Amino acid sequence: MDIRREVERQMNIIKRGTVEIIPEKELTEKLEKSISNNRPLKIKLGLDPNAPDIHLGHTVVLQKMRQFQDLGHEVILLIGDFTGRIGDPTGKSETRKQLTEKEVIANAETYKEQIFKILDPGKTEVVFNSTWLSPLTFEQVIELSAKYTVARMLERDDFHNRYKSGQAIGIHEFFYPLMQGYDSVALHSDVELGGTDQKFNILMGRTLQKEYGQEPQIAIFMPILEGIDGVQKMSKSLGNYIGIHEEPYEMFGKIMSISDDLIPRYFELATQIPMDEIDTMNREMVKGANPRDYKIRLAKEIITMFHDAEAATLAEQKFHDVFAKNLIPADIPEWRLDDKEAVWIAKLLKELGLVSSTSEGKRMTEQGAVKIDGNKIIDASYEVLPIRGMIIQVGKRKFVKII
RNA sequence: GGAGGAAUUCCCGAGUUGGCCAAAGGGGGCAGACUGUAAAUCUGCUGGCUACGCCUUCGCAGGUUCGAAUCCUGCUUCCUCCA
Repeated sequence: MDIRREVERQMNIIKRGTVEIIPEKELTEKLEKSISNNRPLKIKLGLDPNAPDIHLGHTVVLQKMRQFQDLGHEVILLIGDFTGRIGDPTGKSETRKQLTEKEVIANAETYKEQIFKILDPGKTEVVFNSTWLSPLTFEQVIELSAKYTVARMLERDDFHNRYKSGQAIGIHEFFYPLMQGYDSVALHSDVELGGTDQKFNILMGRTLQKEYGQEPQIAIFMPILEGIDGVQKMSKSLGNYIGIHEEPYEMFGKIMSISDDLIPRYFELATQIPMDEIDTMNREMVKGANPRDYKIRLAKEIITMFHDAEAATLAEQKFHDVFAKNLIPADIPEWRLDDKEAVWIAKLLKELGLVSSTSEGKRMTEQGAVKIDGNKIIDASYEVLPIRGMIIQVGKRKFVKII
């Protein structure tokens, strides 16, 4: 095998979507050695045991792991259970709650189930850092902490800012980077992956590995994926996320609602579609092709990954019916009404769960959002006589059928 | 242990000579128009109540007053500074 060519091939795949590889040259060398000795590289990815609900943003780094797997390397998922048990304040107002061992294990199981939609379970090793962190003696901890200085610790952005502005920094907070770095020592990792927010911690791994006489790991940083609002990072608390076990139709809608500018980025970071294909699509869009069609492909691609191809097709079908043809979907919620008296429209909407209050129902009506059997109702004081089979609609996507 | 500061509607954030405050502005969300899509853009709405009025809301509990988010008392939480 032509080693140089193979290194180049692997580098091309690895570099896709990355923000930074530190240092790139060392990675090339490691790959060379790996290929010629037929020894796979150990790729480390640390996971926070607190958030077992994975969304598309988390998968960016997982996709990269998958690529490493496909290139024949060894992937290690490190679950930071030790850290989780202590609780990581990280300068946030709410101190993270401490997890019990049981919770950690349960979370880990949930994690695996979700992660293996992307990673190959047969080629993935899962480890817990309490395995080596718990048994450390105080002496060893002192020894570890002596390998770094306060001044350098304060280089980390959030420490730096908090220190300058006179905000509190707990001593134990200094240990989080040290622990994460020590994980790399314990694993003898060759590469560590992470989001750009992990820069300091991952570089710490390099430093400590050198201190402990190991060859330092390569740091690979992936970008933080924007949420469907296109501006802020995808996160559950911001509500701009696409959860990986959401219903196909939900997913389809959310993906269709991302802004056009985001399409190439989502393709690059959240799917395994080859780069040259993505480039072709970009060129076509620039030339005037309708971005919608590419967005549809994106949506189907992602749904197929987490559900299956059939679910993707059905989701597309439904979306098309509702938004392009303005049809009413077949599987709309049904509501049994017992009394057959005329009801104030706003009140009916509330009872059907289409709005959260009569005030909102009134507003919706006034804004022309309400349709009964396709006829727009504008009079906010309208009285409806519910009839079996009647379809009531608020906005474009909320329907109820009376039965 | 001591000294200050802050708590407002989903979020951020105005409002403290007491009434004109359901409470500015922004964000988010929702709706409408348009469209090539639930993109972009523009417009409107955004506490509740069969409602030109009434009810509940400005950390919690009381008080002063015809009337309080705004004044007083106590409490809780958070932050900063000094020790």
